[in-house]
Parts: sequence; structure tokens; C-alpha cells
Amino acid sequence: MELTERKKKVLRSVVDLYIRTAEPVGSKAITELPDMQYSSATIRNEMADLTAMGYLEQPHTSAGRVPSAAGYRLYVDELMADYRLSMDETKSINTAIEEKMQRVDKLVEKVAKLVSQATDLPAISVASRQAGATVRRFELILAGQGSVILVVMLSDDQVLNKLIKLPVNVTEADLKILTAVLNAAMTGLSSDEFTPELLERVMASAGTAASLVPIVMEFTTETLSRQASTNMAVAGQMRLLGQPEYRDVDKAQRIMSSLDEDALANLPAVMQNANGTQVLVGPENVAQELKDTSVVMTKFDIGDGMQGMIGVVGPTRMDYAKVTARLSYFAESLSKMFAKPEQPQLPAAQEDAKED
Amino acid sequence: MELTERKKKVLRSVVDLYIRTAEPVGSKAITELPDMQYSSATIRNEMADLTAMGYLEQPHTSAGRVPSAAGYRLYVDELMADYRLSMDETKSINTAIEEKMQRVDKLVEKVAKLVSQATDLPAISVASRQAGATVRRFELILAGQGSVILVVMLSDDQVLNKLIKLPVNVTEADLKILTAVLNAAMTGLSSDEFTPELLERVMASAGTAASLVPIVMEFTTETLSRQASTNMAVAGQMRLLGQPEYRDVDKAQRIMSSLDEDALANLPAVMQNANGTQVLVGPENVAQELKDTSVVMTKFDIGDGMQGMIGVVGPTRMDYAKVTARLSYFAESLSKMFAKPEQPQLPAAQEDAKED
DNA sequence: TTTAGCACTCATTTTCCCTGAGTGCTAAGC
DNA sequence: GCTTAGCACTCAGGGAAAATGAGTGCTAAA
Repeated sequence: MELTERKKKVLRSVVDLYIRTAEPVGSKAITELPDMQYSSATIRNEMADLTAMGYLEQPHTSAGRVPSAAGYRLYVDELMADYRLSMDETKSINTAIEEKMQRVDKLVEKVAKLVSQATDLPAISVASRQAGATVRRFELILAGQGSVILVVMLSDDQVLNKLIKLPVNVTEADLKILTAVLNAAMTGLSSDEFTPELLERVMASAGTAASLVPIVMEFTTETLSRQASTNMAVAGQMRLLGQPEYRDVDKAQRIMSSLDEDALANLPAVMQNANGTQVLVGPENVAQELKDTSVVMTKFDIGDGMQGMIGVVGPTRMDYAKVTARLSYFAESLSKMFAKPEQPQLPAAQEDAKED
Repeated sequence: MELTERKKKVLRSVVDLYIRTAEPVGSKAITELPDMQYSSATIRNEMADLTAMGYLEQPHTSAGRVPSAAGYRLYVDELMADYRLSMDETKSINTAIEEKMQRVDKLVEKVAKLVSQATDLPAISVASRQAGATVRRFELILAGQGSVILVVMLSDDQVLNKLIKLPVNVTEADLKILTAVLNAAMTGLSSDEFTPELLERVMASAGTAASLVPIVMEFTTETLSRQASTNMAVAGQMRLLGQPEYRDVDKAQRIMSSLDEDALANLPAVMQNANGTQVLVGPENVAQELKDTSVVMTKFDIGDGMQGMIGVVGPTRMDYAKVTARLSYFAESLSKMFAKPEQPQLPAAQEDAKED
């Protein structure tokens, strides 16, 4: 059965009110809304219908109504008003984003923090790199006192390095040869092509500095496989405590612990094929622990073959309109920021290299 | 007035019991302890004395006693029994630590996580580097298509890099010259010696590739000043929720928010001159928000001119013996680990370099 | 079709009383 | 002079009972 306009209006009102107050909504409260010209009795009838249709629920006989999962779903899909970000909001999001982001892992952390802050809910942020980077170029630099710096340039323009200290002395000439050998034999390969046979073959032709080869190789494979990995950060778990439904410490703790890693790790999987902003209402969540909890997620693009995702976890009663609006805006801004090459320096990366 | 042996024994028992149960301790409970040959009346008298002396407090007339801040202080300083770590505990700490640690920021995070886990309390971990690193060596590598890789080797054996993309083409020869100029003029300097005058001077003698100089310089100064910075991580805030005194969500939230950054940032300052493990009981804390909370901290050594600190925050009623024991052991193990150069590879560092 | 009115339900709040742990003091015992 | 048994007293916490009031469904009139 299709819902009448009036029923929709009532349902929307109930959800809106419940989102605001976190208390079951009674017929009287609805009548007091501006733009509601019916009496409480009429509303009661409508609410009775909506309850029968499964969009509302009644915690107990003498209480008001609360949206069911189906109710939220309908609300999210059709009913909710577009939330217009205020100037203030967009501005604060923008300035937050524009602070230079350093490395990917830092970025992920920072984004999680920002999103959590913007929504006042716990947030997740994930950046994952499809596997497939290869080495484009090796370079070895003599650094004095038996130290060699290995520089590896990847196909996606990343540059990595490692300081290697050797017991034996090598000469500039040795390194030249070795560099040539490495570049000839080991570029363009994916991480699983670095086999022991390859190692032997390269060592055979490596000359004096052959002892470096295993180190180079280990570093390279480790690096390449790390490239395929995923960076993930969770921020602001404690914000859940601000929500009345989690004033029960036990409940909060249960959610929080599942917020840590496990259940979250497969959230991105859900995003896989979906596009745009996605909302998972309560029981639609796969993870058992999050049954009372809704999740809102969006993808965004970081260049360099990386995919980003930001998401927010909160009570089913969260303010979907506001949250989705902010999240989408965030995602857009981030994508834009990464797509804009003329933005003066996207900051440099840097790292320690150590080898005792 | 000096405390009699018996008073000390009673005080210790009260604190021990209170730590275990989180409930006010009555005279009867004390008599039931093994090794307590006095009647409850005697204990009552002693407890009355201890209360008068300010070591114990009485929440209300008909309740047992609770240690006061002074009581905890005395307990921590003189009374508490040494906590012997069990084999299991040391083993689990050791295996945790021995997993290879990557970069400093990651290390700080991981250590915080481990400490929090080991103590079941929120933990902080800080690593700060005294300023003072200088550049030992610059190296420029031509990377094809108008790209140049800048490699900077610091005095503390860190190696950093940055990929620079240029609108103009430079030749291998240009870079050779520039490298020589850079190494002649800009090594051995601390970050505040990189003045605009220096920049001009270097650019004047840099030849064709002069346009690279500002980029090199900015990267270097930024890098050097970052070296002097502090890495800090907080982990396991939620564990506070496990403690009965924080079952009140509001209280928990208040503490947690101060656990975030602000109040913590000056904790390390307190450690500055102190050595070994330090305990701050409740009101001894500078930060107002932590008045009901105790802090236990220890320093440890990371080499490379870096100082580490780990600390734990918990209710005043925390198990000081256990916590200090674990914390000290942690600190020792960490220091040992960093002091051991023969440990085969302390893992390589790596990083993205980016410049669109 | 809408609405006023009414009887009914039931979670929540308030009130009250009871219980029991714990105390301080006193007087007897070692 | 310590120690301890005994006793009267205090008071937080818990549970039962009562009061409150928000909200409902249904009926009958507009």
C-alpha cells in the first residue's frame, strides 16, 4: 500500500522529532508542530496505521512512537529534507581540510578526526591502495663510512629509501654496477615476482656488492606489499557517550570495543560497489554488535590509485540529513583537493630510514 | 607524629582492600585479613586515629574508610609491596615489544596501545626529540621526465626524500653542480640558520638548476624543525569505563576529554627532571580535570637523541604496585631494545614523496 | 472524515520504611 | 595500659507502594 501524503508527513515529523529529542514521540507533540492542522486524535489514527504498517514502533502501550528500522529507511530514502550546510559549516570544514596533510597514514588519522568533529560522532577513515605498484627505478648512494642509501622509486611516483650500513666497504664503482643490475633485473615486477630464483640470479651477476642484494630485495618486497595495504583510523569513539542511548556504560563499552577494529574492517567492503553516500540503518548492519547502530559512509578519491572512505557510526536515531550532508561535503572537498594539481605544494613526504 | 608499625599495617591493608574492591573498607573486613590478630574494635581505634591524621577519610558516618590523597601518597612512597611480575606478564610484554616497530610516530602509537593493554588503563606515550639535527649530506637523483629526487641525510642517520617535478628539464651535469653547491653551503646547519640571505647566496652559485634551491631549502627547514617536534599518542581511553568510579558517564566524559590533548601535553614537562617512575596522586595533579585521577609515568630511552615517556591515567584507587611494576618493566624493555644495536634489522623506514 | 472526550495503561517518580554495615564509646578483661 | 566485647546510634541503599502524567484506543458527535 502506498503511503498517503499525510502519512508521510506524520512519519517524517515523528522521525525528525525523535532525532531531536531521543524520546518516544506522542500525538500531541506532533500537533504542536507548525504546519500541522490536525487534532491529536487524527494524528493518533495515522500513527496507529503507520505502526500497523511497520514504520513505527511502540516501546510500550502508554508511550509514544519510535521509528522502526523500516521507518528510518523510508525516511532516509525519501522523506528527509535536504540539509543545507551553513556558510559556517562549509567554511570550518574547508579550513580544516586545507591544512596540509602529510603522509597517507597521517592523513587518514586527521580525516577521521575532522569527520568525527564535524559530526560529533565516532568516525572511521580508510585509505586503501589497490595492489599493483612496481619498482620503476633503483638508486644506490654511497653515504660514507660503509653506509649506502637505497632509494626506490615506484611506478606511482612514490619514493622510498633505506639506509644500509655494511660491515664491508664498497666503492662507488661497485654500486654503479649493482644499480645497473638491479634496474635491469628487478624493475617492473610486482611483489610476488620476487622469487628466491630471482634473488640468486641477481646475486650471481651483482659483483662485489652482492651482499647488498638480499637487503634490497627484502626491503622492496616488503614495501611493495605494504603498498597494497590499507590505512585505517578511528577517531572520537568517546563521542558516543554524548548520545543519550549510550548513557548505559555497558552498552557504550560494547559498541566501542567493536568500533575498534574487527567489525569496522569489513565496512569498507560494503562500500565496494556502492557509489555516493550510503546509509546502513541498524539491523541492516552485518556486524552483530552494530545492530542498534547506524552507519553512514562515503567514498572519495585520493589520487595515486588510492581509494578513500569516510564513515560515521551513531545511534539509529542520528540526524541522517545533517550527517550525510556533512559527510558528502567532506568527501567532495577531499576529492577536489587531491584532484587539484595546481594547488601549490601538496606537501612532501619524508621518512626515517634506520638500520643499526 | 610517626606512625606506629601497626598503624602502617592497617593503612596498607585499607588501601590494598580498597584498591581491590572499590568499596569503603570497614574494620571488620580488616580483621578478616590473614595476619591480623586484633579485634575489630582495635582496628576501629586505629582507623579513627588514621582518619584524624588525615590518611583516611569517611564518606559518611556509617561507612567504612577510604584512603585520602595523603594516604595514597604514603602508600605509594613507603607502604606498598613490590609487585613481582609473573612470567606470563613479562613474556607478554616482551613479545609485544619485540614486534618490529616502524617509524617513531607509529612506535609511539603502538607503545601507547601496548601499555594501555598491559595495565587495562588509558595510556599516553610521548617521544620527543631534542632539536639539533643537521643535514649531513644532500643528494639529487635525476628521475626522468623532468623529475628529480632529493635525498637528504641527517646527522642522526635519518634519510628523507622528496620527489620534485620540474617544468624545465635539467641535466645530470646541472644536478652534479647543484649537489656540490648544496653540500658545500648548507650542511651542518641547524634549522634557524637557513636564512633568506643564505638562500640568495646559494641560488647565485647554483647555475642552471637554481630553481630547485628554494624547494630544497623549504623541504629541509621544514624537515629539520619537524625533527625537534614531539610525537604523542593516547590509547585506550575507553578502558576508563571499566573502572567503577567512571560508571557515571558524565564523569567519564569529562576525564576523557581532558585525556585528549591539552592537559596531557604538559604531563611530560612534569617528568622533565624526575627520574624513574613517578606517581601523581589525585590532587597533586596540576590539571584541574584530573583532580580525581592518578597518573603514573616513566621515562625511557629511544636512541638517536630521542626521549620517550610512557604514562597511565586511572582512578586514584588504581593498583599502584601493579601499574608501576608493569610500567617500569615496559620502560626498561624499551630502553634495552633501543640500546641493542646488534639486534638484526631495526626495520627500514619508508615514505611516499609527492609533488603534483 | 475529523475531532472532542473519556477511560485505561503503564513507565517513571516520589515517598516511605526497613535493613544492615559500620561507627564511637564505655566498661570489663588481660 | 592496651585490648576487646557489647551496645546504642547513624545513615546509605534497596524495595514496596503510591502518586503522577504522558500517551493510547475507542466512541460518538460534528
